Amino acid sequence: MRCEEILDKATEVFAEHGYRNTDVQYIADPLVIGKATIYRYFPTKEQLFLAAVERGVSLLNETIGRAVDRVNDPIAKMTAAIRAYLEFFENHPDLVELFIQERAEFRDRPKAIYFEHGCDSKEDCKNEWRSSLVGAISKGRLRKIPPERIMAVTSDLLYGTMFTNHFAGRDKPFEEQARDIQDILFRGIFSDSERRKAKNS
Amino acid sequence: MRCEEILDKATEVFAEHGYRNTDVQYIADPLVIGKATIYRYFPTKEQLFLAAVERGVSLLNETIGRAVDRVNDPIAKMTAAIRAYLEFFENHPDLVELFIQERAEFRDRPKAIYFEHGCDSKEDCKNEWRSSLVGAISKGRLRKIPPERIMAVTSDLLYGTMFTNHFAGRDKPFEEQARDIQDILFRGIFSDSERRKAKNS
Amino acid sequence: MRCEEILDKATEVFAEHGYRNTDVQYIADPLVIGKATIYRYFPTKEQLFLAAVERGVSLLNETIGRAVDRVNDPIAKMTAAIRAYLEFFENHPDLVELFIQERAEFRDRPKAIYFEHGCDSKEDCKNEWRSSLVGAISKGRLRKIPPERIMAVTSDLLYGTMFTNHFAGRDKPFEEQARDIQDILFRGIFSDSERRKAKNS
Amino acid sequence: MRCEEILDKATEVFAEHGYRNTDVQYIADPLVIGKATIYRYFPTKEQLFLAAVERGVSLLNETIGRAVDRVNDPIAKMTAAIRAYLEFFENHPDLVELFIQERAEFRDRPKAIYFEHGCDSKEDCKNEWRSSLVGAISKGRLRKIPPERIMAVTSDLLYGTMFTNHFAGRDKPFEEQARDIQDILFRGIFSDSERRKAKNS
DNA sequence: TATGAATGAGTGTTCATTCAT
DNA sequence: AATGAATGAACACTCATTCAT
Repeated sequence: MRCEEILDKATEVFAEHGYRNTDVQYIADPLVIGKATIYRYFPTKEQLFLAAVERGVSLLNETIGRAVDRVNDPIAKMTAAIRAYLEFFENHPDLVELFIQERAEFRDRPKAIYFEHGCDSKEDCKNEWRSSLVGAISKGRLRKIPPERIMAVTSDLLYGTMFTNHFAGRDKPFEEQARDIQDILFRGIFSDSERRKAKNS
Repeated sequence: MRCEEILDKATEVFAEHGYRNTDVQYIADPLVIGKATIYRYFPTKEQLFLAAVERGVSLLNETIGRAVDRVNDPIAKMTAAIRAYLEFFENHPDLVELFIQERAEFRDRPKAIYFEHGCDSKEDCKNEWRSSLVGAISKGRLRKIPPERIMAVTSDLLYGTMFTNHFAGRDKPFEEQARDIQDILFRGIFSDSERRKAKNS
Repeated sequence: MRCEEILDKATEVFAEHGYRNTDVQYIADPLVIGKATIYRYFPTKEQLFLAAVERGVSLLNETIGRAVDRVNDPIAKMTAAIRAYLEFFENHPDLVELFIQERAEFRDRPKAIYFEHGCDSKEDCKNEWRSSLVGAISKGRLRKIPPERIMAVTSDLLYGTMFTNHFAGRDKPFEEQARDIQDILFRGIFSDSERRKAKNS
Repeated sequence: MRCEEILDKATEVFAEHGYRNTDVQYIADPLVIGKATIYRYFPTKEQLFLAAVERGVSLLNETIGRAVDRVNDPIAKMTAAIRAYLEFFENHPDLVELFIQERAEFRDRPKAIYFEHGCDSKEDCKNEWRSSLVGAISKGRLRKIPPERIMAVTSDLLYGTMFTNHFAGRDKPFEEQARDIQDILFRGIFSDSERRKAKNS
């Protein structure tokens, strides 16, 4: 479909040149269509851009959803999500750029689309994770930590990892990175003895 | 000095309007100087902006340095750094905007100033942390994890937390947030039994 | 007929938005036809517009013609024409707009349609009025003035009145306005004594 | 001064191409200045245009004012005004175009600048003419006609004459045209006998 | 040194017109 | 015949940067 092709190319070109430096013509030319044709599908450059971001976020949600869906074990579920998240952005570096562009240009919007359409803002998505975590805690597999805290720290860690990968030019393969993250996220950095000490304090 | 005043106002105005939407005139006007005067101190708008970012990163480094300097205990040192980092960005939200603007507009630069001038790229800074961590590991206070991994995960977590605070409009006080982060970073989310299981696998 | 409906709507929409601000789509939409359909009847937007103006001028001519046709007395004939003219534009304010739009946009055309198709340019129409006036003069009912002068001044006066009504937002009822005009046009503003003086000079 | 030069050229170019077909560049080029320079003096194309019209109307007012100022005799005063008006527009045909353009493009403005800034809307200007006419009537030089009617009919006649001259491509010298108008306006077209009849009816 | 003034280059958006169906 | 879709050509306005004073 026209619409999808345009969004594909828009994602690519916006990521390459940045929102402000992208003349809509740059998107039209490689598609061999007129600039005005793009304006038939998207009323403004801004809406075209935001549509591209939204589509990216949807794709992210679906990808993680698929990776996690059939997994019942709560820890395996987290593992799967972390891997899927990192893999997704390794495969879609353009989207990282789009996130940045969005925040840079549309400072007035209350929330980034990533947060607005992401799992963070969807009650059912959050509930699923929360109950999964609560189950794991009650089964004695996780420490008694408020599930919200686990979710927030994990989200922040992944978000930060994604951006750092991109901005610092880090290119560790996602599998290894996932393992590093899981190692620390799950077991912490304290030794057993230090941990015992902390528990008692 | 003129130069500092300009950078102050530039930071403020760039953060408010974004790089592209900031007319250099907007910086000159409240300082009651001519636009061309700014060009006497900074040859281009780009360099003015980058100077503002660099100054911000320096300030960050100094702030964290000061917080950490006199602390010898490695774990207390990390705690101090985490708190100082979060407190710094709570006090300097403008800088978060500047980081975003930088990545959005100067996509061609290999590394963000944050990473280029931050501790991540300074060997002595990194060495200090590395030896601190190695010491803690050898004293049995931390698990045997490559110190680079600890440093990377901690950096990413803080970086992600800072951005999320800003973009998702989160406003938890930094002390509480620091405690949450330390809790998980230090002790992990696994229960004792799960942890034991993991160690053996 | 299609053609007439289109001209009706075109007159209305051109008058409302002006020629340049009228998207041909605005005419098609309320008629519930495609924009391209209009182009089947009128080859260009310009020709559509000019056709609408021409139709308006024809209507004006017919209206005045009907008002004047059966009147034989030359002075009553003028009276009838003046009334009919003012009444016509009170009923068709859209047309005044169209006249303006025409002159504004098609500056290169030698003459406005109003003058090209109006009585001023039609020899038989002019001859009719001329002979009517000549008759009145020879019967001693009008002063010995070149009939062309009477026609020109009357035309200009009516033309100016129509525009002023429209542009200055004047809304005197046309009957009253017609009487005012006739009073001065027929009898002049001089008193009898001043008139006598003038005659002798 | 820059401002005046720009208005001069703007008047000329707007009159030649029409408001909509005038690229601001067309005004800048012959002045050998940059387009942006014009925007330093006039914030929008619209305001530039309206400023040109206003200046034209001011010039008209001054010109007529000067022609009429020292004339005390009321009838000579009218004669002078009529001549000055027609002469002015013979010398400034551009302004006629501007009036048309204004009405064509700025349909939403309540009144044309001509009427807003012209004598019609200035109480002192109107009062001066009114008292001049009242004086002439009381001295028995003009018929007992409400001075407003005289003023309205005269204005309309001149306004219509100006437009007709322009739109119909008429090029009678203004002196002759002024005489024709005065002849009819002052003495009417009725013969003495017809006039007497009318008075009695 | 400080700056007001000048401007070239750039871009989002519109719309009359065409054309394939 | 009727039309939805496509588009090239236009144009107002902005702003980083320069330069004469």
